[in-house]
Amino acid sequence: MQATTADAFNLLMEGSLALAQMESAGIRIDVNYLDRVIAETGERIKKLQDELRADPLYAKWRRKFGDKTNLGSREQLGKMLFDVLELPYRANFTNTGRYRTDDDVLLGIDLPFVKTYTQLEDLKKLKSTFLEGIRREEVDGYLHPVFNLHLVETYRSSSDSINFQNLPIRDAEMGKTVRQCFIPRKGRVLVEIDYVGIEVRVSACYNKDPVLIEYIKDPTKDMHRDMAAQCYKLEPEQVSKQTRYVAKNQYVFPQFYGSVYFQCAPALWEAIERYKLETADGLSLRKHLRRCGIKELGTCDPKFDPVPGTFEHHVREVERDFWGNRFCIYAQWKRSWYDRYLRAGEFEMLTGFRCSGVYRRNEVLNFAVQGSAFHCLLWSLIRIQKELTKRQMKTKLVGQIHDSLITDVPIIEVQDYIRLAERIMTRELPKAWKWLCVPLEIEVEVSPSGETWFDKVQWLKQGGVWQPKEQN
DNA sequence: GATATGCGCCAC
DNA sequence: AAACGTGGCGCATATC
Repeated sequence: MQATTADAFNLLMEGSLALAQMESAGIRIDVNYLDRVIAETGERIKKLQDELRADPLYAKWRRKFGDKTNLGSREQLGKMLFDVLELPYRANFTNTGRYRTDDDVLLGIDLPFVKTYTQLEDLKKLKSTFLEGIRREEVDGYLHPVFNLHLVETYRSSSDSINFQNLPIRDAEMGKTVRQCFIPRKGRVLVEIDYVGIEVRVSACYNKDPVLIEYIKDPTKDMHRDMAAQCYKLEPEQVSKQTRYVAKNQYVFPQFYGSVYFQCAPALWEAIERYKLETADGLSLRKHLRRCGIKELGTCDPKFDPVPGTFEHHVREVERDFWGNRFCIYAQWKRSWYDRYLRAGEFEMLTGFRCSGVYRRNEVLNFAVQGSAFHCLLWSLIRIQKELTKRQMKTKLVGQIHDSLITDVPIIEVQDYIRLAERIMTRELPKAWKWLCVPLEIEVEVSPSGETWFDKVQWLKQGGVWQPKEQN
């Protein structure tokens, strides 16, 4: 056991007990639906496999691999596409020298066979990992996923049997299919409460960057919108929801995690086509950038200096402004935090956890933020659990996903529960942890009575009462 | 046949 | 000098 503070130790001890209660309670599963959707997905998989076997490429595949033919082998797929068909291959190779056959590579291939292949792979993942995983672990209509506090280097949590923390949500179809398995107990609803932007907020507590703090505090300001505008040379008002999403996930968060311009630039560039990003007037951002004098991506090879007029060169300018000007105090913190680690050989989180040993630069910069952000959720979870017991409420904690808490709440307790959680999460925690120098916010989602986790809708507090947002 | 590793992909 | 942080899981393949 690593030396650490008593506060940190106690958080893990109490956290273990609270999580054990959560595991014991479990989350209710709609087993009839689950069995039905497993069968349906199996049928769809069979159909797609038949389609592939009817394709001329499959005959060639058989000729090359004979009895060893396996549609599930991506190694074989790579050889068929790039050796047999001799399609152009631009990506790098895997560590074992094989053709890479991930989504990025396959999306660039315009063959019906490949389209069907990726659909098939998606369905297989859906069925085997998620649906059959849930079916395997379900006991008497309930699932009891395990939540660990002793496995993650950053003192975050992890989950297994099944992993409750990576259930699909971004892919709308997959998210719907899986999340419809999860239902509240009779006479109850599922309530999910998230901390909004907790990692960015905790990061600000470490680096104290005034610009970052202003973005957090001022609801009219929007960091992701501003960065989208800068990356794609738009006015902030011209930034679509989709373009903002891309800037957030391909620029801002990667930069915060320690990425650099020559990695961000290709991602931002490819995203234009993939997400069909446009100006407010419906002009492709590729064409828009061309009008601004940016015609090509550039090599994005750190061995060569970016050529002026390339997108790569532009993104380097954006990056220089990002760290040298916009978030210069954050950048200063990164330097001093890392220097201190190099001298001391260890660093300590604001929550008292000490990390001692050999770490890479990005690990030193990210672990503390990531860990402490989760500890905000864990502290709240413990307090909520205690308060529910004390008040003899019937609400049960059933799951936790790093910055969110899922509960199974009797309809009569909904208002009480949300008020209680809001008080603990946004008011009591900052009182207990003085280092929290920015406000904390939550987002509340509730599944309508009799419906599933998928059906959750956002709730807002209006006139002191929590209710669905739609009623605005 | 059991176990280890690589790849790919799901989440935050 | 380094270069996107943390996990779990299924399948294919490699190894003993």
